[in-house]
Parts: sequence; structure tokens; C-alpha cells
Amino acid sequence: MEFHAQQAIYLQIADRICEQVLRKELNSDERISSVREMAVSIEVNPNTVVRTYAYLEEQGIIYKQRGVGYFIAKDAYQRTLNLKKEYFLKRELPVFYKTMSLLGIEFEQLKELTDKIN
Amino acid sequence: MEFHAQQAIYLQIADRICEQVLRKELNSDERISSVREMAVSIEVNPNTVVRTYAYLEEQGIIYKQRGVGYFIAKDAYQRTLNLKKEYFLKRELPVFYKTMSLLGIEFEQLKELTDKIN
DNA sequence: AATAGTGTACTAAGCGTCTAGTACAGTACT
DNA sequence: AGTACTGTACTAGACGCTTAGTACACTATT
Repeated sequence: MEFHAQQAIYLQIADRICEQVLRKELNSDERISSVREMAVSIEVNPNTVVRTYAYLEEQGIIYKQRGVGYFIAKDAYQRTLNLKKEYFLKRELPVFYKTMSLLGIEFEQLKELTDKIN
Repeated sequence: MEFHAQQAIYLQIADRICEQVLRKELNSDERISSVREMAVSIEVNPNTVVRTYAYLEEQGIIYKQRGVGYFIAKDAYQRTLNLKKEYFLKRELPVFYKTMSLLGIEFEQLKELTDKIN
């Protein structure tokens, strides 16, 4: 897995898991990779994965059974959706509009700009 | 000045200066605050401001005269615009669309959502 | 009971960032 | 020449993140 420098690795891993929940690739009570497995597969230190899982557990997105593993929480989808949506509306969207304004990009241009990327 | 934890402080200061350039509040050959002045006014360590200025100088947005101070570069506006625009198109916009897709937000909803914020 | 897989806890080290403090070198002004 | 600004350089320490390694406790399976 590739990481960028703008955010702590353990949070980037958490984001990826949240994505999989939102895409319904991970569903309620489904077991996720063990700390060691995950660490190997994404080439990261086990301690970093421990942080990720502790963080996701705090958010109520996963739960654990000692000696067994970590599992997706019952209401993980709703929790994740709420969490990400609130962040999007309160943080990302305002920053996005501010940047557009600074760069002189109009709302109507957005569709064209997307095409340029692809 | 208030800072968030997602980005190094010296880069947040750099961003603010870039903003002022784009808003034309800072113009070519205009002198900016000295390292010590800036440090006091935004309540940050002088060394952090040194980092900011070194970074902006690398980007060609400011230049220095030893013993005199730092100044806005001749083509600072264009350089800043290019720099920020490229980052916006290559990094922010794709992430923005991906998040929208994950959250099930349609392009047409964006205008309404903005109103909710204000 | 033994084994192999879980999560957990701990120490140690490296790195980037930020703070604190001190000292030095260049420039402008009087 | 003296003074008061500039930028510059350096050491030292604190903090968060990450890595490395070891050891222990719990659970399921045989």
C-alpha cells in the first residue's frame, strides 16, 4: 500500500477500511485481517495497525474479540457515513470553495476540469 | 493565528502568504514581515518562520536581501497561481470527487449543501 | 495438554516538527 | 563608529509517528 506524507499512516489505513465499509466490501460482523496479517500485507509495522484498529474501535466502526480478531460493527455503515459526511460538509467543502474562489475557478467549470484529468 | 494538526505549521503559514498573493494583498517587490516580527505576530517560533520563508524562496514566490528582509517576487502571482492550480487539479479535485462518490453526493446537490453551511 | 493463531504491552530508536535560547554576520541610518 | 535592524547558524529538548523486537495473555482446535 502506498502512503502520502500529509497524514499519519495509521489514519490512512483507517480511511481505506472506511472506504471498504462504504462500498459494502466489508459488512457487519465480517472479520477483518488480524493485526499481523494486515501489517504484512500492506507492509507496515504491526504497532501502526494496532493504532488503526484502536482508532476505529473508538469510532464504533469495528469491535474485537480477544484471542479471535476484529470485526465490522453492526452499524458500521451508518457510523462511517455520518462521520465522513460531517467532515466533508464542515471541513472539506468550505476549503474546496475557498480554493476555487482563490484560483478563480467557477462552479460551471468543474465538469470540464474533471474531463481534463481523465 | 490558529493552526490545525493536519499540516506542518510552517506550511500553513506559507499557505496564508500564498493566499495574500492571490488576493493581491501582497504585491511584487513588496516587503513582508521580518522573521522575528512574523514570529511574534502569529505567535510562533522564529525558526518556524525561517522554514516558511526558505520554502517560499525555493518556490520562487519570495526573495531575500540579506540584512534587509524578504520581498514578494516579481512573478509571485503567476507562480503561486500555477502551483496551487496544479495541486488543485491533480490532487484536491480527484479526492473531492472520490469522496462525493463514496458519500453518495451528486454534483447537483453541491449548491444546496453550500447554503446549508452558511 | 499442546499448538497455533489471536490481541496486548513494553522498551528502544529514528525521524520530522516545533520550541527555546544564544551567537554571529550583513545592511541601513545616524 | 555606533546602533538597530535584518537574515543565519547552531545546540538542546519535547512531542507525535513509525519501526523493530520481545514477551505475555486469551481463544480455538486438535
